[in-house]
Amino acid sequence: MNPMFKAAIERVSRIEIKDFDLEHSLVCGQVFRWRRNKGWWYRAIENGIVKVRKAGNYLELVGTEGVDWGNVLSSYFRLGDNLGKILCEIDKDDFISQAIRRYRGLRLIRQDPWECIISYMIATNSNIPQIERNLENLCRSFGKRIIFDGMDFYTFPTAEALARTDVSTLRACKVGYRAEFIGATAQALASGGSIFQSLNSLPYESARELLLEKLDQRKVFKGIGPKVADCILLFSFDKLAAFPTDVWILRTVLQKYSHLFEKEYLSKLSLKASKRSLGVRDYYIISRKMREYFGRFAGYAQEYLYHFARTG
DNA sequence: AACCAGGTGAGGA
DNA sequence: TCCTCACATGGT
Repeated sequence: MNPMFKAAIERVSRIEIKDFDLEHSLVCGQVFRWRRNKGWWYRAIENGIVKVRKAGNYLELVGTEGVDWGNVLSSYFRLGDNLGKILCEIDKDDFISQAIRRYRGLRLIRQDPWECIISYMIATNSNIPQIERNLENLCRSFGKRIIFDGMDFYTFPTAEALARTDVSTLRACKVGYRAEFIGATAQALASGGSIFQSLNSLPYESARELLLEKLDQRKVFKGIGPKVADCILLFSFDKLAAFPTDVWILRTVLQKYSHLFEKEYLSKLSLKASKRSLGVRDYYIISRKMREYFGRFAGYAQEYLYHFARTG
């Protein structure tokens, strides 16, 4: 290897880590848009691009100028969470215990609220490859292009950018009927006073009510139902008790946790089993029960169960 | 062809 | 108040 041909030397920073599995945290399905290349993981965060990889007890990182990546990523990866204590609290039975052993080190990721809202709105009644495509389309159309390591990246578009776009242009990103929801939400969050402060300070139940609020019998944030609200609150507002219950989690609950529910309720539920998703009422019954079962860190349990369910 | 994928809102019972 | 069903898109 001739050093004359070596590119500019990268400035690599390191964060000491413990009880953190980068791979599991990134591929478990909680966050979209991470890209793997030559041993590094790349993503647009905070209006810049960063790449990370695990090296022993350290997380190595290199990012674009102008962002304090050490602090940003410590928060992003929730490195302050006492994972040992959290896993101990949710380790209630053999099944979750198995998931914890397999994916130990998986941490929840603290996502940007605005991006998280749009991402999980798009995720409804869809699948992960398609969600990734939809988000990539949105970012390429309305985000800022940044070249890093010779590759093209795009930041997530601002609420203002999506708010001034007409629905048909949003539809060109192949988000289907969700385009109206995205546009309306962008306008609500770009113009009106931000509700993020309230969502941060309110406890879980009140924050969820705020997201699902109705005015004149109409939802304020169309496209956010109980499941999307739980994802937003768990991934962006530190409501670690939230237990998003999607079709995968529902299957796990019915197969492994049916003993937590009355037989009568389960038989009524199985009558409706032809449906692919829960009605609002059943959503609350089941997600609340699982939250009570796993406790204040139920959201962590959910993420381990979700990954476990999807990877067999 | 029918069904599924990190569900939701509108409208009727 | 609760339940049913259409809904864009793309893969199997």
